[in-house]
Amino acid sequence: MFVPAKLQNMDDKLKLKSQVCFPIYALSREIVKHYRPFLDEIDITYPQYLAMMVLWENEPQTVNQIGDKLNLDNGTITPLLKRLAAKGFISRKRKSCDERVVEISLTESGKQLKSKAEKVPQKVVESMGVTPEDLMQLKAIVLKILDRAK
Amino acid sequence: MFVPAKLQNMDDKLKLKSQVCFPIYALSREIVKHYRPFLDEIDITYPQYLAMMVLWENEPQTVNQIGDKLNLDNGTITPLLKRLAAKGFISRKRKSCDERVVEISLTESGKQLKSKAEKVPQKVVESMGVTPEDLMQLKAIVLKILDRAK
DNA sequence: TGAAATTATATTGTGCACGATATAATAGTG
DNA sequence: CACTATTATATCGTGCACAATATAATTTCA
Repeated sequence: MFVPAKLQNMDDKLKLKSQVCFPIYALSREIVKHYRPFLDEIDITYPQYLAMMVLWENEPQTVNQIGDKLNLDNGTITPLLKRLAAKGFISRKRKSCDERVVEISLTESGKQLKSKAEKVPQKVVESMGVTPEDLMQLKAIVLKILDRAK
Repeated sequence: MFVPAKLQNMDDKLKLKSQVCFPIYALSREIVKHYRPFLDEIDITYPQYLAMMVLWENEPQTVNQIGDKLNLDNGTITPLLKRLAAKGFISRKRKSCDERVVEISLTESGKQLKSKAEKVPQKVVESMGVTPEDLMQLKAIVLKILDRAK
């Protein structure tokens, strides 16, 4: 049943079925696919939804504060926030006391989006057909590993 | 300790900490980051490594066979395979009996890459600092959920 | 105080990821 | 046997994801 990695022979090590990382990579993409139809309705992508979530929780925040929370670097978060600004959900303003810092705030439209977004998580869980128990177990082990790996 | 989703209040539903999907998305990217230094040494990316793994296991295979195994559509797998061909690891040939089908084979260079790649999984596990037990548990729950979701 | 180091953000280049569409070959069917 | 449907692959457009580099503002400290 349980085969310790050490007992795996060399031939198996490179089989897709033996991999742990591939299922996680596949699941991550599968989750985003399940989010898509619901997020399409409110005109945002999954990474944009994550950024909005960070702001719904606390606002305003700087570009780096948002990037740090999502583990996304500048090359990803800057254009992402620009797209959210172009859609009118957030506004960008340089701090007068430190002109390096760009502060991101929610617009009225961005605040209103929150109530629509609140229904999304439950819809996704239903769409994926997973039980809350499995989800909690998954989350626990993922957080444990993520904590070590970072 | 365990809070059923139904008992979560509306305010918590959109907090990053309450999300299950975000940690998976974050872990998936974190894993790829841990692969990068080792894959850089053999001049391939993580998705390219997955495609090579499919071919090391069985060869030749068509474009769609490879894409199906990785859950990657044509718009992703076609250019990825072209890049692997440009690097000289694979060759592409249309089948004479059905000119629609492109068959992908390993070149000598592609076959030789396998022995170098065999050391990678163990190095990544060490680099991430996870135990085999955690990995097996993670894989089990991820596969269970992936199976339902697909 | 002014040059060097640090910090925050932006830009560039490459490679996914995927929906939508295109193209061309083959199969099915009236 | 033509004509429609299907299939396999490719192309296009948008949006991440990230390393590397650039830029500009602030800090540090000699």
